Amino acid sequence: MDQFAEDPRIRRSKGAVLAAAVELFVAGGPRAVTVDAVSERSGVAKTTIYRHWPDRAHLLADTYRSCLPVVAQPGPELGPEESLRTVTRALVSGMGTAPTRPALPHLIATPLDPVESRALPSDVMDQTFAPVVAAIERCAAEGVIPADTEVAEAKHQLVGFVIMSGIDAGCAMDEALADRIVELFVAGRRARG
Amino acid sequence: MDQFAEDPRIRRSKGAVLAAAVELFVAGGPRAVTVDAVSERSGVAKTTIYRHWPDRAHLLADTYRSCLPVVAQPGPELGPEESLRTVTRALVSGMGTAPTRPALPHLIATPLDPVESRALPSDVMDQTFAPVVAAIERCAAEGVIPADTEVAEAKHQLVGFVIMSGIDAGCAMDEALADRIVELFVAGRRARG
DNA sequence: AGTTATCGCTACGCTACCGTAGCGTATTGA
DNA sequence: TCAATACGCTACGGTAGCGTAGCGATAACT
Repeated sequence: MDQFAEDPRIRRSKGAVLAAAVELFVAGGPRAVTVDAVSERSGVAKTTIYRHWPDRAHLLADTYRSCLPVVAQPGPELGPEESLRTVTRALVSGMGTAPTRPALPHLIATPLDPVESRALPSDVMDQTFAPVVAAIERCAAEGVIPADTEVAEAKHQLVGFVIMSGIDAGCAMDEALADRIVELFVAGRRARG
Repeated sequence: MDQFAEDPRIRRSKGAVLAAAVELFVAGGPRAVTVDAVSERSGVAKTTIYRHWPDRAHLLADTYRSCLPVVAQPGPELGPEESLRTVTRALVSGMGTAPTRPALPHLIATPLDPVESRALPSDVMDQTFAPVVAAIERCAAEGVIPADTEVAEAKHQLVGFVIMSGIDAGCAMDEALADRIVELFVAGRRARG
């Protein structure tokens, strides 16, 4: 009766619906995720969609979450700088692959749309960046960068670099880029004292 | 007969329409800029709107452009680093004030929406960043940062920092921030060799 | 003063989309 | 095998938005 022993018909329907919704979101943003379009693309009847989601806003919220990258928090066995590098690599990798990358602009704008974000908490994005912030704080605490570093500002610096790279379709989102981003970040902060 | 000797009734109508459209765009993104809503908010009749814009897509395109900040290209009498600082200050200032700042996420997402961007050239945003790119190129050419700097990547770094700061409503977009951004940018690039 | 252009208003037809009801069919799990 | 459940299908009613037509009133130029 729990979600792991769910009726296979339900699992199939939900999966097909979310897959189609993500495709539509990537191609055309939240506005393209209409119940009719999702129904047609997924082959799942509209009435069935409404059996599993109360309304379009909740379907869109699940679609949105399906596009967010998941960045793992590295364990304490890694040093602070290694930790930052690991997290940044994960972020670059997640934001560099589908469905996140093509959806990136929409992922930024959707939570601020009062109509489309009705079923989304206002801090959805923060959760994704939490491991990055934690790594920056460790770097500041353990002397990799100055102890008086403004963490919020440092987050803007690091994450902004990653996001802008991801928005530029011609940019290679690989480990080398992640490492350069971390290196430039740390070098600049250190040089300034 | 030219656009400077335009009928004052036309000027008034266009101005009221665009002002209302920008307000709606800022508050709710492109989706909120409906012809009916603009008509009601501006007090200009819907039929009059269609006398000056062929369709909603063109009205939205003009609204979008009204929200873009204009960054002036500094003259050659400034040194390369001063030039970069001036341009960054202008960018931070422009992106830190209304209507650009509250519209920022929508400004990023709209050009990638195939429906909403129908009357927008794909490189609208590039024009805004062109002076920044030029300043970066001068810094690379005149030895402020390494000559082999990847300009596109450096643009992502600098502009990404500014945009992320602007999206965070709690961040002060002042000259001090602009100067820190430039300093961190240059210091990091220089330290890496 | 008279001509011309602009404006506001009402009323359309059309389309897309939301969310629901009712009914018959097919799959699942006991 | 059999009851329960999920599904697909068709058909709605309702709303929001686009773009147009026709008309009288009003403001601008000459």
